[in-house]
Amino acid sequence: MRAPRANSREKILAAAADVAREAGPGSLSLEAVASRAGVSKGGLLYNFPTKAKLMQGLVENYLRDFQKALEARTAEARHESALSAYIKLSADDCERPKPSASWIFSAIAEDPDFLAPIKAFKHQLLERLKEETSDLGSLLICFLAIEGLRSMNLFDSDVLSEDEHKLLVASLLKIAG
Amino acid sequence: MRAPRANSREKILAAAADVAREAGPGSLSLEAVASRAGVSKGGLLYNFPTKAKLMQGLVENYLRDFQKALEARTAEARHESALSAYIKLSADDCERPKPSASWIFSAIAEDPDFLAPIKAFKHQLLERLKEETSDLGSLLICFLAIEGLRSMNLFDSDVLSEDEHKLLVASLLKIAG
DNA sequence: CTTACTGTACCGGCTGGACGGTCTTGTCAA
DNA sequence: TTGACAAGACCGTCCAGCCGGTACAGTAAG
Repeated sequence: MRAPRANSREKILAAAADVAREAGPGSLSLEAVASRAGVSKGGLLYNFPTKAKLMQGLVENYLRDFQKALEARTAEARHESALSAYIKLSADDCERPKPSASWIFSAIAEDPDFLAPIKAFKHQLLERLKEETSDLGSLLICFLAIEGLRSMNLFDSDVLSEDEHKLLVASLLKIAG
Repeated sequence: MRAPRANSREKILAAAADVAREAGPGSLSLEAVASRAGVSKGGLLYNFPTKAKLMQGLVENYLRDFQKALEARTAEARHESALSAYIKLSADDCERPKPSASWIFSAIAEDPDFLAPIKAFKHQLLERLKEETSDLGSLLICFLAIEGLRSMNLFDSDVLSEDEHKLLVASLLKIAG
């Protein structure tokens, strides 16, 4: 009665994100993830020989998806700036009230250095956006405001109403030009 | 060799913040905090009968300090808006590269609900700022950009250079009017 | 075709250690 | 005497990582 489809890796990664979101970042144990993924602990450890490797996999997966989504957005609308695409992507990401990435807190608790790739990615993204604009001040405001939006979503903070969210996005797009 | 008359409570709170910052949020154990505070475990548990109470104390302390600082800023410069005061306060808070509040991650791992008072505070602050301005769009941008700045500081992300930081603050103050 | 061998993917019990919380005993100042 | 701790042994629980299996796929000799 072995599972025919092998790709346990992705199932495990998804399960880890689910557990962190639903049971809280403090409850992300290997057993919980394995159980959620329909895999034994041994099977989990086979795919990710250590918890740190699992966290690393989570980060890499996240970054890969993010980059893919960003490329798709910028490609599908050539007439607008990359900054606008980034704003819209982030607005969509943050619209639904899914923290969706609270596993990040588990990773930080494990070791803050796990965020290094994310920081590097953000830095690289900002550099790329800088090349496209002449108004650095406006770019920084937009970039940081999006960062704020993402952090609110991450912390599951619904400080903004839906109308305010839309107004914010519209205002940002106006500034971005 | 007892401490003469030092309020252990504050020492413990400060020690907890220190441990989380230096050893990482995942290493914030009662023993580590007690040792750092120069207090025995028994003494710690006398002041904070449970780890949850300690986290709660951390949050309350943080909020109290924040409100005090904000009131001081707004009071000392009556001719400028509360939003400007908030921007300047946050800029100063985030300038020095001190995460200073990574204990927040420990609190989240313990129980995400510990952030509820912080969310309420933020919401209340935004409401107060809304009453002062006519341009809601600009306010939201400033508020979120500051949130972004604070999250960068929290995650110990130095994506922005010092010059960019200054430019951002100047641009925000211009928008804030 | 069959037997024997090899590697892959996974199972699940176990252990050693860390941690939160309790409890007891002691100390010293007011 | 009491209140505010110090000191730390102890307990129960949780959890990461380890290890000895197991099921199956391929493969290749006989």
